[in-house]
Amino acid sequence: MSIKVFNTLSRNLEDFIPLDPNGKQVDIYCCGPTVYGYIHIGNIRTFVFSDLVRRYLEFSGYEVRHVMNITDVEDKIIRRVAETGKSLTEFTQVYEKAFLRDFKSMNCLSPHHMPRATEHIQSIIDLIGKLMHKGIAYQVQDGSIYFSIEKYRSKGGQYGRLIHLNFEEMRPGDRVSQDEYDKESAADFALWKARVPEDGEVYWPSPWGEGRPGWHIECSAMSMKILGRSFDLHLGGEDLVFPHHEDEIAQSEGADLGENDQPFVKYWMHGAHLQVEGRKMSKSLGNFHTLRDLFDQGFAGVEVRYLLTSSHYRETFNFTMDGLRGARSAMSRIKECLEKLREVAGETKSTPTEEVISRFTEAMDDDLNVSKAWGIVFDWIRSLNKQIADTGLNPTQAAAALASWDRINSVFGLPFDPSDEIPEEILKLAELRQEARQSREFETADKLRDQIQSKGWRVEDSPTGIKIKPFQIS
RNA sequence: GGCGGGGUAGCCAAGUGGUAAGGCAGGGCUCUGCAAAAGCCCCAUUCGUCGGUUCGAGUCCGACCCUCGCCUCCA
Repeated sequence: MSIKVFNTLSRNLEDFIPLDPNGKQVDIYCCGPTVYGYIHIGNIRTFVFSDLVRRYLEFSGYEVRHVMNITDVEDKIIRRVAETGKSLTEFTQVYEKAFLRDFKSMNCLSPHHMPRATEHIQSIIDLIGKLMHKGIAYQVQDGSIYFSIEKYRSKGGQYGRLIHLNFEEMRPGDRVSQDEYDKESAADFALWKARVPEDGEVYWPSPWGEGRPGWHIECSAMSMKILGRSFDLHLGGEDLVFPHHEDEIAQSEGADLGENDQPFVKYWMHGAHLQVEGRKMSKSLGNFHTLRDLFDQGFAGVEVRYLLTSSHYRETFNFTMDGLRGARSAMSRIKECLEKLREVAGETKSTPTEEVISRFTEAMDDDLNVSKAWGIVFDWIRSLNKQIADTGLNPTQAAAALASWDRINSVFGLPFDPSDEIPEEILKLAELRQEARQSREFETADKLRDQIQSKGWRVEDSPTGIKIKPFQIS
């Protein structure tokens, strides 16, 4: 009956039970983008995954409070800012806007809060202050502040719950960057990075001198500020398990270590990465796709979103252009069925059919088993098609089917575009063609059909009359 | 080296002890003046390999092979 999710903390399926004693409100935090460039199809997968989780929680009757951060200060950003000569805000605004546009085009629901790191510097400083006070953060010679994993553990903090790594046996030094040379231990991470000349104008004052936040601290500070010290669900891509999320736990629980033994987050869910054409996506392999690229190739948001929601979030997904073309066929199948249902239903309204909804729910309750859920939906579509063709479907049944789809699609969130307005000119040509057909002047009719097609529209004859659709190339 | 995913039809993919969902592609049919579109039907004696447990194994156990990822840039 209840939702089961795979919790990265326990590496097990767990019943999802919100912290809210009334069992009603659910607070979720999704790691948002670092705005230094256009996001790619892999990023999109993670955001669509988070959106699916939120939508399914809402479908299940929870009141969701959804926070997604915008990380707008960080090493790569600072480097790019220096290269471009723009101000930090000028630079990040471009990519933040582009991100929001992509996010919307995937029909992702807007989070209730989208805090920017640069607007929460004070919260970040306060949190670092608490960690300093606890004695689990320390300042090094250049002024930077680091989190001490050793001190955290010696005071009872548990480090490594997410990643399950043996830190005693880790080789120090391999990838420690130069600005971190005087850390006490290789695994320690920066909370506050002291200002260096390369940072340009990107710095803030703090009790420890001018500088900027480390990479992980903003998520701890902002999530706790908005959602409180403990919340239900934290989401992100699998690469964030370590170090980002591990460090978030340490910072957040470290700040009131010994005073509060509540876990920072109850459930952690991580989306797997995707590959493109069977290989890791990379610019050098030429298989690096941004959403813009796919739209430029004529694909629609609904097709990309379907493809990304057609396989389980914990499995590596192989994104292929073939798959995307297949998604187009699958989507048009659903679209056709819905159109026929609308014709039959007319103005009649009804409520969802219990049977298909409960089967769908059962599949999704099982850690979002979308493959199974889609199997149920397509079985259902086929049986509807059959009913429409064979026995006929009365308007009430058709309306019930449409209501069921709306309910299901409140979870899948497929943005079926409203049908394009058919231009007057095309309608006129189609009418002339009909007249020609009726007087059996097929040559004239075919010429008119070609003419219509050359203008980007396709006319289809069906038993119930003609249909005019936009003509898709590819 | 440590940790963790995977290997099911041409491709994608569900299925954790009872005899292989679903999607795409392909084939056939229906409808049609012809098309197109759509719909329906068909499409894995078999689940990486070899052993074992069991009345029964894709599912459990053991060994092996292959593949992908993480181990302080990353969605």
